Amino acid sequence: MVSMETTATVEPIALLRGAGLRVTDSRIAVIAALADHPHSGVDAVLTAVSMHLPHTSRQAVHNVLNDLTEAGIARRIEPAGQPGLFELRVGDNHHHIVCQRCGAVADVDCVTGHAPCLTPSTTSGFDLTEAEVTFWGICSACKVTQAEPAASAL
Amino acid sequence: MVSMETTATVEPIALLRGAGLRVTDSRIAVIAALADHPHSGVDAVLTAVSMHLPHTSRQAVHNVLNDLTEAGIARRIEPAGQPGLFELRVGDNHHHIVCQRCGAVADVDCVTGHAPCLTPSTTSGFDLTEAEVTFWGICSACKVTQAEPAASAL
DNA sequence: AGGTTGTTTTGACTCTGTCAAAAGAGGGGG
DNA sequence: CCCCCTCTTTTGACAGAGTCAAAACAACCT
Repeated sequence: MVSMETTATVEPIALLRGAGLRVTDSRIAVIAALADHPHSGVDAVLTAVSMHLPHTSRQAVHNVLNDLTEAGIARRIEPAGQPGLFELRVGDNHHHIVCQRCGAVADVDCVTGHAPCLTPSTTSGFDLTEAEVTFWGICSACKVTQAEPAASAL
Repeated sequence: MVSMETTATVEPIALLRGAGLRVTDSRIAVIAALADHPHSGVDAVLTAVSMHLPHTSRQAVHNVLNDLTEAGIARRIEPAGQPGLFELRVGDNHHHIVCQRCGAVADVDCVTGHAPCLTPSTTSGFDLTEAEVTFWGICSACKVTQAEPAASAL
């Protein structure tokens, strides 16, 4: 096991133990990566994790992210046309605003304050579980650089 | 060109001409398929189209759907974890409710009546273009058949 | 420390969609 | 009415994202 210093705000070990998941280097590193860079995809997480653990496989990152998501530690979002992104902010019903040019994602607090924060006019016989809101727009970086996508998107 | 009878509600030829697109059998058949079965994916459209035009390729369906979407005749939605779905209802700001078990999709009229029908609390510097709402729940078929997915989903 | 069980690695595979070149068809001009 | 230019469609290879599965390995309970 490797000691990690990036545990300022979140406490990976406690999160994992609390979820009944074994504490492994990979999982700690993935949680740290998500804490540093929310809305990261598998590639971004793998890159971050590889700095501490060079032999980490892409599949391991997939495994960990799926495990964390199932355990309720992470949440997966998937804006149309993009690969899945992950974040640790979970349990509060917040939403996202996505840049249509560069794919950058920012958090948006719940529109009306409670979950599910919206009620459809007609549910067509569905039992409603959740309302997911995605705002689309152009991020401030792309507004300036009308020529090339913002670097922050990658 | 093959004569189509399924043009009761929508008029494919007029739609295509109006958009400056050439009128082809494939395009007429795809529009007819979407008129009959909104929220269809490429596979479903291909199956429907193949009944009239057995030699239609999957790529042709992709082409047509992309062309229709760019022309504003069709709209593409992509619920998380599902392939893209297409519908002809376009221009009204309506939303969708998706079954978490079988993937069935139903339309939901705009939550408050105007587009964009929601305003985020903070836009994080983004220029807002659109608000997309996806409701998640369990469809009536899946409520009954708690064991196997509803056939309507396929 | 030892063994059981859960993780990680490795690599093949599926699914969805795009790219590109050649063959074919729409439709405006003659 | 026919021709020809251009747009569509076919065909087949390819790319991106993710899953499946078996063997090697590590966490952690006792």
